[in-house]
Amino acid sequence: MVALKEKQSKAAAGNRQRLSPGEREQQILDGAISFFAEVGLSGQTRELAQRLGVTQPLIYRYFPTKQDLIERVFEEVFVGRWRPEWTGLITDRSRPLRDRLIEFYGHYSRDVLTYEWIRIYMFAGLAGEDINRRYIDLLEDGLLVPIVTELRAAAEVASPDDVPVTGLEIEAAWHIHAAVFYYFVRKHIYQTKIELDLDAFIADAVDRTLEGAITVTKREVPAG
Amino acid sequence: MVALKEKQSKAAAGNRQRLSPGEREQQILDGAISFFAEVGLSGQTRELAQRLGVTQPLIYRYFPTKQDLIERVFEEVFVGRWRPEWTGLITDRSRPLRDRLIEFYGHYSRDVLTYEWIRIYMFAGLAGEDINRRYIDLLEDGLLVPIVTELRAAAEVASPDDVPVTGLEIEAAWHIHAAVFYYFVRKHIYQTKIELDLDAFIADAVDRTLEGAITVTKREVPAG
DNA sequence: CGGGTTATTTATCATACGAAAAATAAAGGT
DNA sequence: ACCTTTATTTTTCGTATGATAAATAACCCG
Repeated sequence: MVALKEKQSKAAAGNRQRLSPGEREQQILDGAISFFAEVGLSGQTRELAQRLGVTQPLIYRYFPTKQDLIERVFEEVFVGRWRPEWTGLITDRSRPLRDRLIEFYGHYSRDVLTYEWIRIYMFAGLAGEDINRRYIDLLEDGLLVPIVTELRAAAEVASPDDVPVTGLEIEAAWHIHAAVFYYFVRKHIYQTKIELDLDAFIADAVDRTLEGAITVTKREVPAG
Repeated sequence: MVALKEKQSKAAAGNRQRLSPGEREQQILDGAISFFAEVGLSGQTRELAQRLGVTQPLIYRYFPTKQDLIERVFEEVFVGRWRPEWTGLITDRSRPLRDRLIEFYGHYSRDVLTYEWIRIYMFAGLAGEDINRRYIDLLEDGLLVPIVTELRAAAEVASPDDVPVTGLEIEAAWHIHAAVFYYFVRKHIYQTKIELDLDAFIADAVDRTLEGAITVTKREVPAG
């Protein structure tokens, strides 16, 4: 109570900091990302303002409504983190598929599956936003289908050009993805202690996946 | 607006229905489960009351605070759905491990991983409740360690009595679990259309997992 | 049928929240 | 130094929300 009053009066006591609109907007956006990641999209603008050390109406100077702010958060977090070159990494047949997958999931884990990303992603899904479905479409084209294609090549069966990709094969690609994803769900959403080394986990997950996926691909897809 | 007024006046217009305390409590609890599953734990008691066709203060007659209601929801949904006999199903070596896993995940998918369960589970995790960690503890003892034990038997290596279970092995067990879990996350949280048959998916997931898991177990655990 | 018990509703409170309007002060040009 | 611009704060509004107190009516027992 006292601390709260201190903070308010601190902001009130004339030490207002005048930033350029660009800077202030970015500052609010960054603050909103970590704030909404922590407390959810229903977090209050007053508390966000307090964390930023500014007053609540200032947020409305830069974002007309709270929903506008949320949509800018989605934009900032979900588009722009995916690197198109990752698709090329997956399909680069000059290297063993195992190495490619391990390298990809190393990048993906560090650049995408952060505390902010995975929590906002879940909050958005539960809130019924369509961000998730759109992201999944992106993932299917840029990652899952390429992985299925590489699995077919590794299994030495017909390519997707000749025999269309099946639902079960897409699920096979989801399978390794799910293992990595769930690792971060446990870490950042359930907040369980995971003492396991990330790189060891990824290598192991890829090893387990690849074995089974190639076997099943062989069984289910006719030879090329 | 009109429909809302109708509903309110319907409850208001003297047609009050007097239930026994037990019935009413259960009705509120059931309504709260599907309500909170849909809109989250921050859903408002007024809207819940409206869905139940009662007034909002009535809820407070049966549950002193909203948090009490939420905790009863957790109790109802998370404890009691786990069947202790499932552990026995996993460890029943009179049948192939593949069959046991497929049967278990059939039950688990239908009895536990429902719309209500998985959404409330995620909402709870994001809200920082400790339900998830407690549930995971239960799952490790009743499911993951037994699966690791059976994988060891299938791989014909040392049993956990001689060589302790490693973190990577627990992750291997998480791996199939993650595949099934993530299937329902996509279905009930992202709400993507999944045209894939559940049983086919489970059988396939088990097949892919088992292959890799046994191979990796053989590689990492000394022979018995 | 009458009277007490209590399940349910009506009315209300205190606070919280998104949002807008008005007031203030920091910066930049001249 | 003064004046204009505008970033920021102060004040305020309307509504929503968890929760409580008082009023009402359905059921039960004699």
